[in-house]
Amino acid sequence: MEHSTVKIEDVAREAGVSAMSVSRALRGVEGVSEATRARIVEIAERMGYAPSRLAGSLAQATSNLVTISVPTLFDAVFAEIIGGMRETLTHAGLETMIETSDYDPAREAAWVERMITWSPAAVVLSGTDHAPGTRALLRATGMPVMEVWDTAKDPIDLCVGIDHHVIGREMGAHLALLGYRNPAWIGITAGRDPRAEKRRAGLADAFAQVHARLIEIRSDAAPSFEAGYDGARAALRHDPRPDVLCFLNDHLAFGGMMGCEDAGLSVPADIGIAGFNGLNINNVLPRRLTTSVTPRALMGKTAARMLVAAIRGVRGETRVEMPVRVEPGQTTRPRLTSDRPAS
Amino acid sequence: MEHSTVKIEDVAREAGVSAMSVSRALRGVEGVSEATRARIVEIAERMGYAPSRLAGSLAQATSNLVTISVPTLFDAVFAEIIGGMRETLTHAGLETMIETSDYDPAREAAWVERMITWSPAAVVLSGTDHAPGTRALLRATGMPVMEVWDTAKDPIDLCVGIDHHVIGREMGAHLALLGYRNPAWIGITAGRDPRAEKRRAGLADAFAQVHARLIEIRSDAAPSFEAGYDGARAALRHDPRPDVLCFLNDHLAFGGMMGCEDAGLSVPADIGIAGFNGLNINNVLPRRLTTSVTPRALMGKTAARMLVAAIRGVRGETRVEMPVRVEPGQTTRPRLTSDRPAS
DNA sequence: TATCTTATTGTTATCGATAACACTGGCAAG
DNA sequence: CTTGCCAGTGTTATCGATAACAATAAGATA
Repeated sequence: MEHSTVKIEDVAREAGVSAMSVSRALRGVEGVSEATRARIVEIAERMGYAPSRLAGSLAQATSNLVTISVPTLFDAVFAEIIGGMRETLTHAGLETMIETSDYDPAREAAWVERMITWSPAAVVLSGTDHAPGTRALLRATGMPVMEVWDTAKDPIDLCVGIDHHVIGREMGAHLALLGYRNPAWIGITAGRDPRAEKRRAGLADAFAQVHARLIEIRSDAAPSFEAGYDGARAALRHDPRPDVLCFLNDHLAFGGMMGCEDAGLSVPADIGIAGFNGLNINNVLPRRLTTSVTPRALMGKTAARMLVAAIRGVRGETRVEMPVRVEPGQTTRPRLTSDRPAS
Repeated sequence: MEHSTVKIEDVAREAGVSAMSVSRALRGVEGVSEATRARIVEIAERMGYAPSRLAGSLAQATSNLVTISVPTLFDAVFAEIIGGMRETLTHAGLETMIETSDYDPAREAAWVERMITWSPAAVVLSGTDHAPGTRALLRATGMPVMEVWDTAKDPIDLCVGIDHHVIGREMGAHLALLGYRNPAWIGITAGRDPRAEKRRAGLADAFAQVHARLIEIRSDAAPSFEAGYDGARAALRHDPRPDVLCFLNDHLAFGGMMGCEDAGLSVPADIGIAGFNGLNINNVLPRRLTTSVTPRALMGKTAARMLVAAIRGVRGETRVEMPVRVEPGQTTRPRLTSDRPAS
């Protein structure tokens, strides 16, 4: 009770000590005898004292706040990364503040400027592509910075992610090996999602090895089931008709599969479908999507652990690249030569 | 550049005025001539000055922070509510801090206590069921409090939501009218999601009107596609076999539909399926789910508008109840008497 | 001309904590 | 018996802003 009004001096007066002793006792810092500490803690608790973060952070010139920027919360991937981070961070007594940039580097940059005024303990960004200036600004502050979900040879500071280009290439190689030769990529407007573009480039590289060209279909819509559906319908109008559709992620892939079936095609007999991420919708589908499984929660957890260490001044590894595996499902299958339309 | 080090006195010195004038000028507060203000603003911008939120909030005893608690970010519903709020809040210069309580009132309560130490401008909670004490604590602080997603006759302060009991009843009435008489509810462990329990109670009420009893299947798992799948399989083992399955939400419903089909039943011929929320997966399904469409984004936007007004001291309406409509799909259909198993 | 406004600007105190330093008294070493 | 050290505690200054009040100058009023 009386939470909002009890301040450190009230506790000090009640305990018959100075404010400083209370501060030391509650933070578990050296400089108070165990007897006094116990008494102070008991009194503070009884009075319902909660230290003002504002005052504390101002005095210490740093807070217990970790600010996190993700493109969107509508994509389960980012929710899972955040979920993975949050447990570890909360456990370490850190609070999190989440921003959504809607895939806009300018918004991310503006947010970084605002957010710095809270003196956070650390900053987390999604991906490794940022507006010019963001990088320099963060480096200048000297606080721990974590980039998740993508990798960079030269991260701002710390980095935990996966190599999207390699993932795309591996999926492409897998599909090429199955015999697909008319692949299509279905994503969203170029430039909005740099990671997706890297995967697409990897796919294109792999198909180029077998002299196949990846056609590209992009929607202006948000990445969603509908975008996949519409994208698939658009792809089917292409001549020659693609023999495999590679989607931005599993949700688009599912939408796309529905689109193909609505168009009278059967999967995988008439056309192959490949997704990305291994989202949990896949666990209930009668035909599992061929996809790449990414360790989102683990990525978050690893990132959080590294951050906590960095905040405490321990510098270890700065760059972690996580493994991803192609998981063949029932939406693709070996292509017989006779299946292949003449090129 | 030099962001982190420029403080208000530096700007004041550069402009040849006092710190107070700079403060006034930048906040757009009365008390500086237009000429000086323009000059100060220009200089502050040039120097890259960003006021410390910590110091500012401490001095003003309130911040530009709106703290939001939701059960989870894995459910698109909450992501959409947050999305709807955020635009309006950001536009009003308010920052948001999001917490996930994992449907645990104790965690929510602990968070409220911590969060208050940041002197937020307002607090947003999900639902109207809270731990004892949370309500009193928030009322005592006097800050604007918004409860979203559910309604209460006597909210803590402000409230924007839907009446889950009524929604359940309307869906139940709709299904009863179609002739269903052996309904099953498939959700998660009782008590975890109070809103879902209200809908279930509403369903049960409506079916009771036609002397039908609602059986209940609950999973310990998180609300997900898989929980729906497993729940459906469990429901099908029930004797007499249910003729319609009512799910916690559309994602469970989709999983459940897959479960039914895996079990050799066809929807809606052999069994009906009803979901909740009108999630966007529904837009790509060959058979649209029968569901209740809820205005999540609008709810968020409305809540945010009311909050901004309250923060600025304008008190208007305090309680808004939003309309919800039952949207018949292709997963239910009129039941002929002959379809009905003898009771 | 003397006085009163009013607009503009500056000064000082304060928000609630913590850092840095100063002070005690008791005990061990010489 | 004195000195020195150290653990335990208090005092003062500071973090970076803003509220409250004080001061100034220019124009309005009588």
